[in-house]
Amino acid sequence: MTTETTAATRPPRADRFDPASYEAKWRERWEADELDKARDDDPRPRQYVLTMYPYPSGDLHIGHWYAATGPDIVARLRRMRGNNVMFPMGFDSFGLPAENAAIDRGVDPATWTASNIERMRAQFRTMGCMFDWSREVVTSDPEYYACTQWLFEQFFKAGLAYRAMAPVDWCPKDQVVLAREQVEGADRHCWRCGTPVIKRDLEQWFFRITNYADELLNFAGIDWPEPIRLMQTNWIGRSEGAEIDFPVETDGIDPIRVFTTRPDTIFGATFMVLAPEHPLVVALTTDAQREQVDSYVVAARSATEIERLNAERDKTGAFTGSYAVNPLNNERIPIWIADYVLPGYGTGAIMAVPAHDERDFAFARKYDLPIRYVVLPAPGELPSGQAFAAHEADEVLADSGEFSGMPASEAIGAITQQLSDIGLGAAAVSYRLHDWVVGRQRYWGAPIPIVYCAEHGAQLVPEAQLPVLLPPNADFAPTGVSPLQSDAEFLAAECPVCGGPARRETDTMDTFVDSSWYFLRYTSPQSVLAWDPDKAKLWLPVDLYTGGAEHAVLHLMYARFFVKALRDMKMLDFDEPFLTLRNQGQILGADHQRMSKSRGNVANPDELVARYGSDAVRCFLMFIGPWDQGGPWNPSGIDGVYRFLARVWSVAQPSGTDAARPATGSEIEELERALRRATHVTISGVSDDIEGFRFNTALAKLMELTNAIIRERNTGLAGSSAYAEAVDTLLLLLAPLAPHISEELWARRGKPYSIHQQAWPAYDPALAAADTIELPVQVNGKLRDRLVVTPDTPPEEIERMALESEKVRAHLGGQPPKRVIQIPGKLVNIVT
RNA sequence: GCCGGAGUGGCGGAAUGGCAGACGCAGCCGACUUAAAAUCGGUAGCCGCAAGGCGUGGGGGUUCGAGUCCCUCCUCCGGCACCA
Repeated sequence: MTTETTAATRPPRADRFDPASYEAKWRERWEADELDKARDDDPRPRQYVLTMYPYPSGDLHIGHWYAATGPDIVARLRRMRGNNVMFPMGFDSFGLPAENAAIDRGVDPATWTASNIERMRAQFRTMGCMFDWSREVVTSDPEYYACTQWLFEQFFKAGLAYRAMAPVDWCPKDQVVLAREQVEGADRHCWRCGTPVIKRDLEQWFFRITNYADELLNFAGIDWPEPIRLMQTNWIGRSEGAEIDFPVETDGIDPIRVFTTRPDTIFGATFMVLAPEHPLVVALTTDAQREQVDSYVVAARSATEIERLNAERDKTGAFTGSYAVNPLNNERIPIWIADYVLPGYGTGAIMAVPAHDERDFAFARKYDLPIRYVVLPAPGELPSGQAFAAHEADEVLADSGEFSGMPASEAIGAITQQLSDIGLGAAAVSYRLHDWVVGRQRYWGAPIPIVYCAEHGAQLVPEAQLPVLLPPNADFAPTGVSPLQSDAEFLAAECPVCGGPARRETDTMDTFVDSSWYFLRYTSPQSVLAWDPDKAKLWLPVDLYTGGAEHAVLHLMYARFFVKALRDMKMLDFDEPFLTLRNQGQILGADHQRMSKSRGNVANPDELVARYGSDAVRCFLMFIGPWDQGGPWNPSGIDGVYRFLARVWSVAQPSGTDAARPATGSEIEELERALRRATHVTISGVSDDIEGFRFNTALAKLMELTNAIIRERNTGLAGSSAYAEAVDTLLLLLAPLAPHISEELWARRGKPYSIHQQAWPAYDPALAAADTIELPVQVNGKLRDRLVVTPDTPPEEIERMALESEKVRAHLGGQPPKRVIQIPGKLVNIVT
């Protein structure tokens, strides 16, 4: 407590509150002092706090501030609590917008990206976040994408990267393949031109994420929001059931294998349906049916996604002319094709049980196929006229041979066993998750490091030749193919096996590959390796990760897959990349729409910062509501936060600026105790609120403390040690939220630089304890009076006081109470 | 259709089953000012002069007591969507 003496040695200053006069000054000082640099050799416990890096679109908007400020506050708190905190930032700089700028405006993607990054870096610095820029990662730098390519090669060697024919989203107008996330809206249209997309079969590179489907369902040991876990779980879509073989009558054809979750309904299978793309369709089609089947297959292929996937649409199909045999009752059932059966799920073929599946029911109705109920809600109770989906355990089988009368839940196992015994079935699991298509027919991405030799096929580019560099001066004229395809110099390569001529792969990698490992790179951004294993051991996994929930099934799942795959390659020794995940809400435009340049509703933080200062913008964003909620942007309330900071400014000026009213000893003592109590209550509340991401209530508590300090100052307490302690504590508690003003005032109070390196205030429960409490007294649950008592007042005494209360007696009407309920320290309720 | 999340003053929001509306914004009254701005003090859910009554999307329930728990319905936001 050196405040008084320090204040005495300096002339009192009552400067006007003017954030512009000190904010930039402190940021420059922190940067010069490398205050925010996370050192590998720092002996304190390490904390890796990370927020998702942005795409360098050109300008930071208010949403970036919102997203970054939350984790910055937590990172700063954890640093003050004695941790060696790393909070890095970088840029996810590959991707389509750079290429579009090249097509639309003739700017080189590298140049466009570099200038955007430069501008955004400068904007980022005005936030006053404790980013360690010495660790910055830019994914389009050759040093970075060399590592991305090297990782691709490791995945290839481990059998996790492969090439196969696959249906992809194709825009028929732009003549280009689209990434899944570039197909927008319920009507499945191209994000650039709005044309409905179609599916096309193309050779594609895949990552075998499905190998990890089961492990990705396990969230044990990580603290992630429930909605994200659910979304990933649903996306992976694990279904248990059975695969069953249905022999066909046609000679020389293998049985048709189907997947079903309801093997217990097999006696109700009255037909089979194959996807139009199913490989057996041609062989099963009889001459009589060929014309009809062929034209249906053609129609299904050319149908747009929207037509094909619209579940509301009438079911359509065609009869192949062939029959299969139900393996349990030897019944002859017709084989149809229909596009409601998807080639990419299960086996691409189903046994149709119209009585117990809505889609099969609709199809059977349309083509007049038999419907047989084999599961009944109760014995003898026959539903009709609709599909009846049985799930309840007490539902029983009917019309199912030896299984009739068996509960459905039991029949699933029994029938699967029977099929297994005759060699025509087995329990099976199916997933909705597909392998990850990583190839993009685009220029601005990491080239896939593969060459094709006529003799030796697809070969990895030797590691010594990495990176495969993007050629400069590419021709971006919109020809409909990647600029790399028309670059003869880029295409020409040498087969690493025979040295003969080879053609280079022109697909580049999905940018989600870049972001699946960037958090590893931050640990050793200058390493010649993708990451330095020793540094990775120091920092990983990430302790706290924050970002938008829109990445739930993309980046957040891919990153988990990468870590698990790299672990199995012995390159990492942990199972999950991000131990704790928190999602911020989205800041919408004032019109409640997503902010976008085309809507013209983008809020520009730069103007607000110029007017109110960075601290006010940070605090206002954190004050508007729960951080995970977001909401429409409305800057009108920023004045209140600005006024709060101005009040902090005024109370924290060196003492002597207020005309202190002389107070008597006992009066002073009472006031000091009250101020100390308020201070310690605030320490506890703010600490918990920040760790819980409740920045809005943390600020409310700091406002309350500030208001209490002002009241005490007005009663003449300024200059007391309790007052100084309250102000110093206020500044320390405010430091994570408003780093500039707290540093400035800390310095003005003669405290040692930097406030951000001070210890977080210690909470003393004894000082926070109240002398007296106010107990509400209710009669029949309605508030009638209040009692002021000491916390140790015995219950009998409280009851006596409550019953004596005038206001209470007025509501009792002379009747004795039936019951008196006391919740110690909370309330008294008198029941009549 | 399925899976999540959310409905509280004029507005943003607060509230381990225990005083609904903390903390702010906007408003109103007052002080300072020639005046305004800024600042400071006060006021403030709705109805009512008051006593009092009514109030957390609608309806029902559990409880001494419900914004909070249960059932049901409505609205909005997000995700998935013919996944057998």
